[in-house]
Amino acid sequence: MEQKNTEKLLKEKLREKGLKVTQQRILVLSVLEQNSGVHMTAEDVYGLVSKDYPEIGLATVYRTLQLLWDMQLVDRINLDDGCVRYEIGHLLKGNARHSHHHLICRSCGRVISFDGDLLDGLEEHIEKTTGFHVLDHEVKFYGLCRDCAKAQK
Amino acid sequence: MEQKNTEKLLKEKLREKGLKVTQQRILVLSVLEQNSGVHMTAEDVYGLVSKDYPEIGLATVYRTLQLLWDMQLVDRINLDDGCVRYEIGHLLKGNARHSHHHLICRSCGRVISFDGDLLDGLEEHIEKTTGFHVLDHEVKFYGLCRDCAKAQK
DNA sequence: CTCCTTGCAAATTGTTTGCATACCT
DNA sequence: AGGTATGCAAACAATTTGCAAGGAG
Repeated sequence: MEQKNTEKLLKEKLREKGLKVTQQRILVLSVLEQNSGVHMTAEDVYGLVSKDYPEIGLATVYRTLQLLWDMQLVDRINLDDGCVRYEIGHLLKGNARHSHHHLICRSCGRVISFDGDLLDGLEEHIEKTTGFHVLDHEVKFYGLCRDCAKAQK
Repeated sequence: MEQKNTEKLLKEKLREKGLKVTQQRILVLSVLEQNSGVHMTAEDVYGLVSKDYPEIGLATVYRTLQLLWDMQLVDRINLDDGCVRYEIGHLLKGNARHSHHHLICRSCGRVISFDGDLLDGLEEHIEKTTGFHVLDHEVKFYGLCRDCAKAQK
């Protein structure tokens, strides 16, 4: 019986901290894994986990997402639409750190994902200059998407 | 009687859109200008504007900040502490675009500002690749500040 | 005079918290 | 057994909205 390595990692990190391995925690992470690349709100996750585990409470989902983020198992982004979103990022892309950015159109609100990490150099520079040890970053570009830019002319 | 150029700019932009120049709008922008470099919440701005103009309502401050941001007169940042913050950025630094980033310590929550814009190249790249016209960006680095990194060893 | 804007208060909504119970280890 | 985790419901807090009155063009 093979065990997904994200799940294994979760269990390790939980034990490390003296926390407990529960069905709810496993399911929340698993839902994020099955929707990699999707920016999910707590409510989204709640909806999906509920299918397999109807007794789960929304508060547990919030607490679990926070926990997963603290343990660096998931990424967190805020697209300024009033709710925080989570996604599994770096875990699935081999050893490389997660690295996609978001382009948010100020006119139509569309959110476009943009791959490619060009910030590594900058992070090194920050560490040397300030002593701040960078673990992750969140980058958003605001502007006009191709269509809206065209329409504005 | 000289008029601050941010105020002049505000008036221009408002007229352009057929909107009205009101005391409240002028004061909100002026408070941000007097606190350049500070990341202010709506409540902060409300508190300061109230000194000169006690009748102002908090809702107006929210509406005005949103408006100023729409008109690109101020920058907006979300430091994940539950409220949106505004600041005057690029307007005051000559022609250069606003460009400071935020380092957020995951352990103690401290927020450190970091100057220097190394994203220009990246923005150009995005425009060429995707057709998305970048107007502004928001960059946050998560990690451990010097003190917390030390303490963790 | 017209329509934009404001102030107030009520409504919304994402998220957090208290607490008794249930569950890992 | 013992402390952690959960579900539920109530509490919170930032922000938004409806509406009548006020003010700019």
